[in-house]
Amino acid sequence: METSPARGMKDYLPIEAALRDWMLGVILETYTSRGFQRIETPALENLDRLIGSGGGENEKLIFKVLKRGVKLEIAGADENTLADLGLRFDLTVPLARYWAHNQPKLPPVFRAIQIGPVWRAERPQRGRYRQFMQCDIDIVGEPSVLAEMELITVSVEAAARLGVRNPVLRFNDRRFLDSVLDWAGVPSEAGPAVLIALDKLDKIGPQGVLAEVARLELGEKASGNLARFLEESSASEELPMGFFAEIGLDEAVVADMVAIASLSACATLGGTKLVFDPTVIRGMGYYTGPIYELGVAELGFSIGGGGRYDEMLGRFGRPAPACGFSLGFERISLYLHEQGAHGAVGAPQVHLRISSPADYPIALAMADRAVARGVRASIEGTSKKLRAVIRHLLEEREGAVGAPGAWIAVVELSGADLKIHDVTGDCPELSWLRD
RNA sequence: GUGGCCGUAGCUCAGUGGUAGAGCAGGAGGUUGUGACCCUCCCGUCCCGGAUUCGAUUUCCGGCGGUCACCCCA
Repeated sequence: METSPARGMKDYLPIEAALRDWMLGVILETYTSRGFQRIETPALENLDRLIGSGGGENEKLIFKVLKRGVKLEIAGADENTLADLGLRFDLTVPLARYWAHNQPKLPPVFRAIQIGPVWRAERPQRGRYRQFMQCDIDIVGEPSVLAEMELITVSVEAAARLGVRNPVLRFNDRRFLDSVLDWAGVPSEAGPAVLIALDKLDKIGPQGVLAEVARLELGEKASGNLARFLEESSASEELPMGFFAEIGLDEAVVADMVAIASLSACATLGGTKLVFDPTVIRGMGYYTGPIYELGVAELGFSIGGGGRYDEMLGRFGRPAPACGFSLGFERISLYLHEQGAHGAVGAPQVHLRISSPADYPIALAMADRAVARGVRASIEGTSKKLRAVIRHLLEEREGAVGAPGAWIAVVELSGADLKIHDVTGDCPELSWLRD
């Protein structure tokens, strides 16, 4: 019997789940301390809400759920009549529906936290799964760039508190990209293809991008202008104000970019670099303004990203400006794991071993006293070798996050006799176990 | 979804057309200085299915899973 999880999905060992719980706690604490409020939405949405939501390529990757109840008529039916629900592929579309449904009960400017699994039927790879957790924060009702500034600073703070070192936040603006395409003379129907080519700049280089653009046969003028744009397209901490002026970029867009760039002076950003990167595109079709991605040098993919999607909420009947930032939980967990964080939260620990059920009550009393002191306590029989138990305890402590290096003691208890094994070599006096 | 590589013990990996090995880990026991050392024994449908073959873990095909590159993205 095959026992591995379904393709692209994962089981988590206790030690892995503990790391995830710790991460979740840090993220929630960071977000709530900045005034964001947690909400929950269902994993399933009506299919017609997922399709046509502006999810771009992701709409092709929806896991569809068959109709249930009365017998399904399979023969001759297509998938659209057989399925009416789908697993969400992100948390933004559900949030838009949520806002439309609950807006009267929500604050005028709503700061939402949404943490949960999403599903995409992609071909799995490292750092890329078919079920993965996203940690979204969104601000609904704030039209100005203040919302982006808040999302970016808070998300970067969360990443820093998780132990992500030297991240880089690359930002761009959909309105700038539209403006570039317009200035270059790219017909609107060729826009998406040009953007896709542009997105590959870091992989295939300027020549590669130009080769792809040439294939689109946009004509001499547009190609030439795009080549000119590529010269200006190096990611940089300085905004190319001259180029902005040259293409006649709207002053309001320039002002927003200046505001975002100014965040590099903020304390909570710590060592995070903020760079303007004209090649940040992002696939979601629903973005309308600033867009951004958070990355680290060690990984070949981003650990977070987001943008403004002012038009999407209107699709659900209640128009409102909105933008969001999503942290990639699995990718950050992968990063932390590769940085050596293999373990659980390491609070001090007493492991009590008893050889007879008669000793359970007294062991329980000791465990209670330990717990009252903030010490984890577990009670177990002696069916396993002491050696194996100790080895496993030390293994779990290895690379622990939260309270790394906390002491561990194994206490063998038999009637009135206590034998204390100082597993970590630094455990304190445990006389309080008896009183 | 397309293409490449890969899939042998819990882990890291050898190996072979005649049903399999090492190191570490685990289990049972012995010794003991009982969290050390040493000793004995145990632990594998060689991913699944089909084909070729007297015979396949080893070749071929298909599937499943992983990984890398596309694509896209958290």
